[in-house]
Amino acid sequence: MAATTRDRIVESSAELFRLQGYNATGVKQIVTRAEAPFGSLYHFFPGGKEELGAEAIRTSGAIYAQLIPAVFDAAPDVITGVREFFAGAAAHVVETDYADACPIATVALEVSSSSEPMREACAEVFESWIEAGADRYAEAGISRQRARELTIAMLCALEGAFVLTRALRSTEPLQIAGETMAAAVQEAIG
Amino acid sequence: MAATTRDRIVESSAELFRLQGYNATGVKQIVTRAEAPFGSLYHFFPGGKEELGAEAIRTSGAIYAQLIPAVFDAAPDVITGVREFFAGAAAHVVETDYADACPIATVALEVSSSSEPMREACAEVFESWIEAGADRYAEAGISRQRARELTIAMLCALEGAFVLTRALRSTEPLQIAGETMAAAVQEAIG
DNA sequence: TCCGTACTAGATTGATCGCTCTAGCGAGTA
DNA sequence: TACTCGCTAGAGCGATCAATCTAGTACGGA
Repeated sequence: MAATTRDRIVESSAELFRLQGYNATGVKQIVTRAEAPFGSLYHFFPGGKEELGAEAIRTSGAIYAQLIPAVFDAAPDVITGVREFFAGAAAHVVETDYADACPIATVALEVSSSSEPMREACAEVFESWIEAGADRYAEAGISRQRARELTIAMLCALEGAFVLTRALRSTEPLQIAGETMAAAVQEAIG
Repeated sequence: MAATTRDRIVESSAELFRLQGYNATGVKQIVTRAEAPFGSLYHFFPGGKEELGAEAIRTSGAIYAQLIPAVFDAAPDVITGVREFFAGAAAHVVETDYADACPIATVALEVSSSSEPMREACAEVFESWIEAGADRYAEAGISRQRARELTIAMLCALEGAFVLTRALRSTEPLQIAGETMAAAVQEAIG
């Protein structure tokens, strides 16, 4: 444990950004949730909300990146891995009443044209996920080039399915996107 | 023409929501851009920003829904239609310096858990797009059930590709998503 | 013991938020 | 001419925003 004040501020930011986005989250709300003094936020992050936001994105990204090997290594083969990845995402979204999906998607759309530091943080996270995913496909005997393409296609399908799933309050898009990507991987292997 | 004050307010809202999202857009900014008197906003939309937001979403959705038959009917076959849809989206995103992609995706993620009326408006728009897309696939001889699934998969791929394309400032995700979906449609037809 | 640094603590700032309110304009009707 | 009604016009409301500022506390090294 030994969660420092700084850690709690970052963690609390990451949670709030994930659930309600960047613009809807106030700095007061962040420190209250973190049970941290207000002054500490600007002590640790002189760049203010934007600097904190960029760090929260990178932290979230690193944590979620661990899910990729965790799910795929536990699965008997990559196709099962893909199915379980989407199924797990669907289960989690339902558990949280369609509130908690991708930790950075909302923020990514919000800041892509308004904050270059935060946009770059999002880009780095997506790139790291793509790398991690491509590693799994490459292990399954797919060429590096094709593995990267498949991962990007899967990430697109996943992120888009999150948008639709939350708006429609139905896991149907996640299920269909998962099956579609499983078929695409099957095609690439066979 | 004969664009009424009310029309200009809705149109200006739709543009601003598309470019910078819901929370980042102020009502003052909306009426200024619309060259409309501030009081008119609350005359036409007593429910305030939320009621206006819901209408702007529906209006945007109806306009963009027209793109689906427009692109597919102009293409020689559905697979070419899919390719041109993604290629056209990529061209438009680049033209607007990665600012203008889906008119409602940012808002959808922002409001899904905070405004039920706006979430419902987003859900209706997505449903209308799915219907319109499924019609095209059904015309190409695909079963109604499969046509709907293909459209949802395509919409997921498109929305997710928008998220990645804007964050990475690269059209690679849109290109890959387009090719992946073209292959999926090929599979469904062949 | 003393000093300097790291951090805590929150009051306060000016700007901006969504929204309400009153006042008045202009066209149509009586 | 009087009156209504749809709409214009914007001043101003309380609340909240991100951020700054001053004080104070805790603690390690000299």
